[in-house]
Amino acid sequence: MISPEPALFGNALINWYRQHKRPLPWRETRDPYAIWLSEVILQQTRVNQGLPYYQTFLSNYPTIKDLAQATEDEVLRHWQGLGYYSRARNMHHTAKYISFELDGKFPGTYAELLKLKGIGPYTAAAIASFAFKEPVAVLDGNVFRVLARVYGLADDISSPAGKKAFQLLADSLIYRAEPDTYNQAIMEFGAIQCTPVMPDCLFCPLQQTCFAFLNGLVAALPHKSKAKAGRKRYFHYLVLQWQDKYYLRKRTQTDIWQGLYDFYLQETDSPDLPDEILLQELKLLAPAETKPVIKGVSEVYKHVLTHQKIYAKFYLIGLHARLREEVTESTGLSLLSASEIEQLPKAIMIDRYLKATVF
DNA sequence: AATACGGGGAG
DNA sequence: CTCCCAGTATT
Repeated sequence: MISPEPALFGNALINWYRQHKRPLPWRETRDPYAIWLSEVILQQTRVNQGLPYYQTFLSNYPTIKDLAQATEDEVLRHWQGLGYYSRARNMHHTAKYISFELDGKFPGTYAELLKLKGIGPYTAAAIASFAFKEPVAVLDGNVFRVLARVYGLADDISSPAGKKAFQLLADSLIYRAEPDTYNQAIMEFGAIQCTPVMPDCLFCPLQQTCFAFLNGLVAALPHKSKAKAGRKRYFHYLVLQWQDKYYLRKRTQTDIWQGLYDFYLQETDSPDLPDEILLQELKLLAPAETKPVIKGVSEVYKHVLTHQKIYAKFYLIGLHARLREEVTESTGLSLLSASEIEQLPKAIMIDRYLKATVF
Protein backbone atom coordinates (compact mmCIF):
# COMPACT_ATOMS: atom_id res chain seq x y z
CA MET A 1 0.00 0.00 0.00
CA ILE A 2 1.28 3.42 -0.88
CA SER A 3 1.84 5.89 1.89
CA PRO A 4 0.29 8.26 2.71
CA GLU A 5 -2.98 6.58 1.82
CA PRO A 6 -4.86 8.37 -0.99
CA ALA A 7 -7.88 9.37 1.12
CA LEU A 8 -5.66 10.77 3.85
CA PHE A 9 -3.50 12.61 1.34
CA GLY A 10 -6.51 14.15 -0.39
CA ASN A 11 -8.15 15.17 2.86
CA ALA A 12 -4.97 16.80 4.12
CA LEU A 13 -4.54 18.76 0.92
CA ILE A 14 -8.15 19.91 0.72
CA ASN A 15 -8.14 20.88 4.37
CA TRP A 16 -4.95 22.85 3.85
CA TYR A 17 -6.40 24.42 0.70
CA ARG A 18 -9.53 25.70 2.41
CA GLN A 19 -7.35 27.66 4.81
CA HIS A 20 -4.61 28.90 2.52
CA LYS A 21 -5.97 29.33 -0.99
CA ARG A 22 -5.50 32.60 -2.79
CA PRO A 23 -8.55 34.36 -4.16
CA LEU A 24 -8.19 33.89 -7.93
CA PRO A 25 -10.86 34.94 -10.42
CA TRP A 26 -10.94 31.73 -12.46
CA ARG A 27 -11.89 29.81 -9.35
CA GLU A 28 -15.15 31.73 -9.17
CA THR A 29 -16.52 30.51 -12.48
CA ARG A 30 -17.74 27.28 -14.04
CA ASP A 31 -17.66 28.75 -17.54
CA PRO A 32 -15.46 26.33 -19.50
CA TYR A 33 -14.31 29.11 -21.80
CA ALA A 34 -13.05 31.27 -18.94
CA ILE A 35 -11.44 28.26 -17.29
CA TRP A 36 -9.82 27.25 -20.55
CA LEU A 37 -8.44 30.77 -20.99
CA SER A 38 -6.97 30.78 -17.50
CA GLU A 39 -5.33 27.39 -18.00
CA VAL A 40 -3.77 28.33 -21.31
CA ILE A 41 -2.43 31.59 -19.89
CA LEU A 42 -1.00 29.75 -16.92
CA GLN A 43 0.91 27.20 -18.99
CA GLN A 44 4.55 27.75 -18.02
CA THR A 45 3.54 31.09 -16.56
CA ARG A 46 3.30 32.27 -12.98
CA VAL A 47 -0.04 33.35 -11.58
CA ASN A 48 1.17 36.90 -10.95
CA GLN A 49 2.37 37.28 -14.52
CA GLY A 50 -0.77 35.84 -16.07
CA LEU A 51 -3.40 37.49 -13.89
CA PRO A 52 -3.59 40.88 -15.65
CA TYR A 53 -3.69 39.18 -19.04
CA TYR A 54 -6.63 37.05 -17.92
CA GLN A 55 -8.61 40.13 -16.93
CA THR A 56 -7.83 42.08 -20.10
CA PHE A 57 -8.43 39.14 -22.39
CA LEU A 58 -11.76 38.31 -20.81
CA SER A 59 -13.02 41.88 -20.96
CA ASN A 60 -12.01 42.11 -24.63
CA TYR A 61 -13.44 38.68 -25.46
CA PRO A 62 -16.19 37.89 -22.91
CA THR A 63 -17.36 34.81 -24.81
CA ILE A 64 -15.73 32.22 -27.02
CA LYS A 65 -17.59 33.65 -29.97
CA ASP A 66 -16.06 37.08 -29.40
CA LEU A 67 -12.65 35.43 -29.55
CA ALA A 68 -13.61 33.43 -32.63
CA GLN A 69 -14.61 36.60 -34.48
CA ALA A 70 -11.41 38.52 -33.71
CA THR A 71 -8.45 38.73 -36.08
CA GLU A 72 -5.26 36.86 -35.29
CA ASP A 73 -3.30 40.12 -35.16
CA GLU A 74 -5.64 41.51 -32.54
CA VAL A 75 -5.55 38.34 -30.45
CA LEU A 76 -1.75 38.27 -30.55
CA ARG A 77 -1.63 41.95 -29.65
CA HIS A 78 -3.49 41.19 -26.44
CA TRP A 79 -1.09 38.32 -25.80
CA GLN A 80 1.95 40.56 -26.36
CA GLY A 81 4.50 40.12 -23.58
CA LEU A 82 3.20 36.78 -22.34
CA GLY A 83 5.43 34.65 -24.56
CA TYR A 84 4.79 31.25 -26.12
CA TYR A 85 2.63 32.87 -28.75
CA SER A 86 1.51 29.58 -30.26
CA ARG A 87 -0.77 29.37 -27.23
CA ALA A 88 -2.70 32.38 -28.51
CA ARG A 89 -2.71 31.18 -32.11
CA ASN A 90 -3.90 27.72 -31.10
CA MET A 91 -6.52 29.09 -28.77
CA HIS A 92 -7.84 31.36 -31.50
CA HIS A 93 -7.93 28.41 -33.88
CA THR A 94 -9.83 26.26 -31.38
CA ALA A 95 -12.25 29.08 -30.52
CA LYS A 96 -13.17 29.29 -34.19
CA TYR A 97 -13.44 25.51 -34.40
CA ILE A 98 -15.80 25.26 -31.41
CA SER A 99 -17.85 28.29 -32.46
CA PHE A 100 -18.27 27.47 -36.11
CA GLU A 101 -17.73 23.71 -36.48
CA LEU A 102 -19.17 22.49 -33.18
CA ASP A 103 -21.96 25.05 -33.26
CA GLY A 104 -20.63 26.67 -30.10
CA LYS A 105 -20.94 23.52 -27.99
CA PHE A 106 -17.91 23.29 -25.72
CA PRO A 107 -16.58 19.69 -25.51
CA GLY A 108 -17.39 18.35 -22.06
CA THR A 109 -15.10 15.40 -21.46
CA TYR A 110 -11.38 14.88 -20.98
CA ALA A 111 -11.15 12.70 -24.09
CA GLU A 112 -12.90 15.24 -26.29
CA LEU A 113 -10.95 18.19 -24.90
CA LEU A 114 -7.67 16.40 -25.51
CA LYS A 115 -8.35 16.37 -29.25
CA LEU A 116 -8.39 20.16 -29.47
CA LYS A 117 -5.39 22.13 -30.71
CA GLY A 118 -3.48 23.70 -27.83
CA ILE A 119 -5.08 21.43 -25.23
CA GLY A 120 -2.80 18.71 -23.88
CA PRO A 121 -3.16 16.31 -20.96
CA TYR A 122 -2.82 18.97 -18.30
CA THR A 123 -5.29 21.47 -19.74
CA ALA A 124 -7.81 18.77 -20.67
CA ALA A 125 -7.75 17.46 -17.10
CA ALA A 126 -8.00 20.96 -15.67
CA ILE A 127 -11.03 21.96 -17.75
CA ALA A 128 -12.73 18.57 -17.34
CA SER A 129 -12.38 18.63 -13.58
CA PHE A 130 -12.98 22.34 -12.90
CA ALA A 131 -15.85 22.89 -15.32
CA PHE A 132 -17.40 19.42 -15.44
CA LYS A 133 -16.19 17.72 -12.24
CA GLU A 134 -14.76 14.79 -14.16
CA PRO A 135 -12.40 12.81 -11.89
CA VAL A 136 -9.19 13.20 -13.91
CA ALA A 137 -5.90 14.16 -12.29
CA VAL A 138 -3.96 17.23 -13.37
CA LEU A 139 -0.21 16.85 -13.67
CA ASP A 140 1.76 20.08 -13.78
CA GLY A 141 5.02 21.34 -12.34
CA ASN A 142 3.49 21.68 -8.90
CA VAL A 143 2.01 18.19 -8.87
CA PHE A 144 5.30 16.64 -10.01
CA ARG A 145 7.06 18.26 -7.10
CA VAL A 146 4.49 17.38 -4.44
CA LEU A 147 4.20 13.76 -5.54
CA ALA A 148 7.95 13.31 -5.94
CA ARG A 149 8.55 14.51 -2.41
CA VAL A 150 5.61 13.04 -0.53
CA TYR A 151 5.76 9.62 -2.21
CA GLY A 152 9.50 9.58 -2.92
CA LEU A 153 9.03 9.05 -6.62
CA ALA A 154 12.51 9.54 -8.10
CA ASP A 155 11.78 9.19 -11.81
CA ASP A 156 13.08 12.01 -14.01
CA ILE A 157 10.17 14.40 -14.56
CA SER A 158 11.68 15.72 -17.79
CA SER A 159 11.55 12.34 -19.54
CA PRO A 160 8.40 10.91 -21.12
CA ALA A 161 8.87 7.68 -19.16
CA GLY A 162 9.10 9.63 -15.93
CA LYS A 163 5.99 11.60 -16.72
CA LYS A 164 4.15 8.34 -17.27
CA ALA A 165 5.10 7.09 -13.83
CA PHE A 166 3.88 10.31 -12.26
CA GLN A 167 0.63 10.25 -14.22
CA LEU A 168 -0.01 6.72 -12.96
CA LEU A 169 0.50 7.80 -9.37
CA ALA A 170 -1.55 10.97 -9.84
CA ASP A 171 -4.43 8.98 -11.33
CA SER A 172 -4.40 6.60 -8.37
CA LEU A 173 -4.70 9.52 -5.97
CA ILE A 174 -7.58 11.43 -7.54
CA TYR A 175 -10.16 12.40 -4.96
CA ARG A 176 -13.36 11.27 -6.66
CA ALA A 177 -15.81 13.07 -4.38
CA GLU A 178 -14.35 16.46 -5.27
CA PRO A 179 -11.91 16.16 -8.16
CA ASP A 180 -12.08 19.91 -8.85
CA THR A 181 -11.20 20.95 -5.32
CA TYR A 182 -8.54 18.25 -5.07
CA ASN A 183 -6.84 19.34 -8.29
CA GLN A 184 -6.87 22.98 -7.22
CA ALA A 185 -5.60 21.97 -3.79
CA ILE A 186 -2.59 19.97 -4.90
CA MET A 187 -1.45 22.68 -7.31
CA GLU A 188 -1.95 25.45 -4.78
CA PHE A 189 -0.09 23.37 -2.21
CA GLY A 190 2.84 23.07 -4.60
CA ALA A 191 2.78 26.76 -5.41
CA ILE A 192 2.63 28.02 -1.82
CA GLN A 193 3.71 25.34 0.65
CA CYS A 194 5.80 22.75 -1.18
CA THR A 195 7.79 25.27 -3.20
CA PRO A 196 10.83 24.44 -5.38
CA VAL A 197 13.26 26.14 -3.00
CA MET A 198 12.80 26.68 0.71
CA PRO A 199 9.54 24.75 1.08
CA ASP A 200 7.77 25.39 4.37
CA CYS A 201 8.31 21.90 5.79
CA LEU A 202 8.20 23.17 9.35
CA PHE A 203 4.51 23.91 9.14
CA CYS A 204 3.55 21.26 6.61
CA PRO A 205 0.50 19.10 7.31
CA LEU A 206 2.16 16.21 5.50
CA GLN A 207 5.45 16.52 7.32
CA GLN A 208 5.26 13.19 9.14
CA THR A 209 4.20 11.22 6.09
CA CYS A 210 6.44 12.92 3.54
CA PHE A 211 9.09 10.59 2.18
CA ALA A 212 11.44 13.42 1.22
CA PHE A 213 11.19 15.14 4.59
CA LEU A 214 11.69 11.94 6.55
CA ASN A 215 14.70 11.00 4.43
CA GLY A 216 16.33 14.40 4.03
CA LEU A 217 15.64 14.46 0.30
CA VAL A 218 13.45 17.53 0.02
CA ALA A 219 16.03 19.51 -1.94
CA ALA A 220 16.87 16.52 -4.15
CA LEU A 221 13.34 15.83 -5.33
CA PRO A 222 11.91 15.98 -7.90
CA HIS A 223 14.68 14.63 -10.08
CA LYS A 224 15.03 16.59 -13.29
CA SER A 225 17.73 16.40 -15.94
CA LYS A 226 19.22 19.69 -16.99
CA ALA A 227 18.17 21.32 -20.21
CA LYS A 228 20.96 21.93 -22.67
CA ALA A 229 22.19 25.45 -23.19
CA GLY A 230 20.73 27.48 -25.99
CA ARG A 231 22.49 28.81 -29.08
CA LYS A 232 23.43 32.39 -29.78
CA ARG A 233 21.91 34.27 -32.68
CA TYR A 234 22.87 37.62 -34.13
CA PHE A 235 20.11 39.73 -35.64
CA HIS A 236 20.69 42.81 -37.76
CA TYR A 237 17.48 44.72 -38.31
CA LEU A 238 17.20 47.18 -41.17
CA VAL A 239 14.63 49.66 -39.92
CA LEU A 240 13.52 51.29 -43.15
CA GLN A 241 11.94 54.68 -42.64
CA TRP A 242 10.14 56.88 -45.17
CA GLN A 243 8.85 60.19 -43.84
CA ASP A 244 7.18 59.24 -40.54
CA LYS A 245 6.43 55.66 -41.51
CA TYR A 246 8.30 52.39 -41.16
CA TYR A 247 8.48 49.11 -43.01
CA LEU A 248 7.50 46.06 -40.98
CA ARG A 249 6.64 42.48 -41.85
CA LYS A 250 4.86 39.59 -40.21
CA ARG A 251 6.99 36.64 -39.14
CA THR A 252 5.48 33.65 -40.89
CA GLN A 253 8.33 31.15 -40.89
CA THR A 254 8.64 28.36 -38.33
CA ASP A 255 10.83 30.15 -35.83
CA ILE A 256 10.54 32.25 -32.71
CA TRP A 257 7.84 34.92 -32.58
CA GLN A 258 5.71 33.37 -35.31
CA GLY A 259 2.79 35.65 -36.11
CA LEU A 260 4.43 38.73 -34.59
CA TYR A 261 5.80 41.70 -36.52
CA ASP A 262 9.35 42.96 -36.88
CA PHE A 263 11.66 44.64 -39.42
CA TYR A 264 13.68 43.39 -42.35
CA LEU A 265 16.13 40.98 -40.80
CA GLN A 266 19.62 39.85 -41.71
CA GLU A 267 20.94 37.10 -39.46
CA THR A 268 24.61 36.19 -39.09
CA ASP A 269 26.60 33.51 -37.30
CA SER A 270 28.98 36.01 -35.74
CA PRO A 271 28.31 39.27 -33.87
CA ASP A 272 29.13 41.64 -36.69
CA LEU A 273 27.46 42.32 -39.96
CA PRO A 274 30.21 43.02 -42.51
CA ASP A 275 29.81 46.39 -44.19
CA GLU A 276 29.78 44.87 -47.66
CA ILE A 277 26.85 42.62 -46.70
CA LEU A 278 24.95 45.57 -45.29
CA LEU A 279 25.57 47.65 -48.41
CA GLN A 280 24.70 44.75 -50.66
CA GLU A 281 21.43 44.13 -48.83
CA LEU A 282 20.64 47.79 -48.94
CA LYS A 283 21.29 47.94 -52.66
CA LEU A 284 18.88 45.09 -53.30
CA LEU A 285 16.25 46.46 -50.96
CA ALA A 286 16.55 50.17 -51.53
CA PRO A 287 17.86 51.02 -55.00
CA ALA A 288 19.62 54.30 -55.74
CA GLU A 289 16.47 56.30 -56.41
CA THR A 290 15.39 55.83 -52.79
CA LYS A 291 18.64 57.42 -51.60
CA PRO A 292 19.02 55.30 -48.45
CA VAL A 293 20.90 56.97 -45.61
CA ILE A 294 22.09 55.17 -42.51
CA LYS A 295 20.85 57.47 -39.79
CA GLY A 296 22.07 55.49 -36.84
CA VAL A 297 22.95 52.10 -35.39
CA SER A 298 21.54 51.03 -32.05
CA GLU A 299 23.34 49.47 -29.14
CA VAL A 300 23.20 45.68 -28.99
CA TYR A 301 19.89 44.50 -27.60
CA LYS A 302 20.27 41.26 -25.70
CA HIS A 303 17.20 39.11 -25.37
CA VAL A 304 17.17 35.74 -23.61
CA LEU A 305 14.83 32.93 -24.57
CA THR A 306 14.73 29.42 -23.21
CA HIS A 307 16.81 27.89 -25.99
CA GLN A 308 18.59 30.87 -27.50
CA LYS A 309 20.14 34.22 -26.82
CA ILE A 310 19.41 36.96 -29.30
CA TYR A 311 21.86 39.77 -29.88
CA ALA A 312 20.18 42.39 -32.04
CA LYS A 313 21.36 45.59 -33.69
CA PHE A 314 18.97 48.01 -35.34
CA TYR A 315 20.15 50.01 -38.34
CA LEU A 316 17.86 52.98 -38.87
CA ILE A 317 17.75 53.67 -42.60
CA GLY A 318 16.13 56.84 -43.95
CA LEU A 319 14.63 56.64 -47.43
CA HIS A 320 13.77 59.46 -49.82
CA ALA A 321 11.28 57.37 -51.73
CA ARG A 322 9.15 54.34 -51.09
CA LEU A 323 10.42 50.84 -51.84
CA ARG A 324 9.55 49.28 -55.15
CA GLU A 325 6.52 47.06 -55.26
CA GLU A 326 8.54 44.03 -56.29
CA VAL A 327 10.65 44.49 -53.17
CA THR A 328 7.73 44.84 -50.75
CA GLU A 329 6.10 41.93 -52.54
CA SER A 330 9.03 39.56 -52.14
CA THR A 331 9.96 40.64 -48.59
CA GLY A 332 6.45 41.00 -47.19
CA LEU A 333 7.27 44.48 -45.92
CA SER A 334 4.47 47.02 -45.40
CA LEU A 335 4.77 50.74 -44.80
CA LEU A 336 3.06 51.59 -41.53
CA SER A 337 2.42 54.65 -39.40
CA ALA A 338 3.26 54.84 -35.71
CA SER A 339 -0.35 54.33 -34.68
CA GLU A 340 -0.68 51.31 -36.97
CA ILE A 341 2.52 49.83 -35.56
CA GLU A 342 1.25 50.35 -32.05
CA GLN A 343 -1.74 48.13 -32.82
CA LEU A 344 0.36 45.25 -34.12
CA PRO A 345 1.67 42.38 -32.00
CA LYS A 346 5.43 42.57 -31.52
CA ALA A 347 8.03 40.73 -29.47
CA ILE A 348 9.14 42.50 -26.32
CA MET A 349 12.56 43.22 -27.78
CA ILE A 350 11.06 44.98 -30.81
CA ASP A 351 8.75 46.93 -28.55
CA ARG A 352 11.70 47.96 -26.40
CA TYR A 353 13.58 49.27 -29.41
CA LEU A 354 10.58 51.17 -30.73
CA LYS A 355 9.90 52.81 -27.39
CA ALA A 356 13.54 53.73 -26.84
CA THR A 357 14.45 55.00 -30.26
CA VAL A 358 11.68 55.62 -32.71
CA PHE A 359 8.69 56.72 -30.68
C1' DA B 1 12.89 10.47 -27.14
C1' DA B 2 14.48 15.26 -27.94
C1' DT B 3 13.83 19.77 -28.94
C1' DA B 4 11.57 24.24 -29.65
C1' DC B 5 8.83 27.74 -27.95
C1' DG B 6 8.91 33.72 -24.10
C1' DG B 7 9.28 36.31 -20.67
C1' DG B 8 9.70 37.43 -15.98
C1' DG B 9 10.71 36.93 -11.05
C1' DA B 10 13.13 34.90 -7.09
C1' DG B 11 17.33 33.84 -4.64
C1' DC C 1 24.22 33.97 -12.81
C1' DT C 2 20.42 29.63 -12.15
C1' DC C 3 16.02 27.85 -11.73
C1' DC C 4 11.44 27.32 -13.16
C1' DC C 5 6.87 28.57 -13.79
C1' DA C 6 -1.27 25.66 -13.68
C1' DG C 7 2.65 22.58 -20.96
C1' DT C 8 2.07 21.62 -25.95
C1' DA C 9 3.47 20.68 -30.64
C1' DT C 10 6.77 19.13 -33.66
C1' DT C 11 10.65 16.54 -35.19
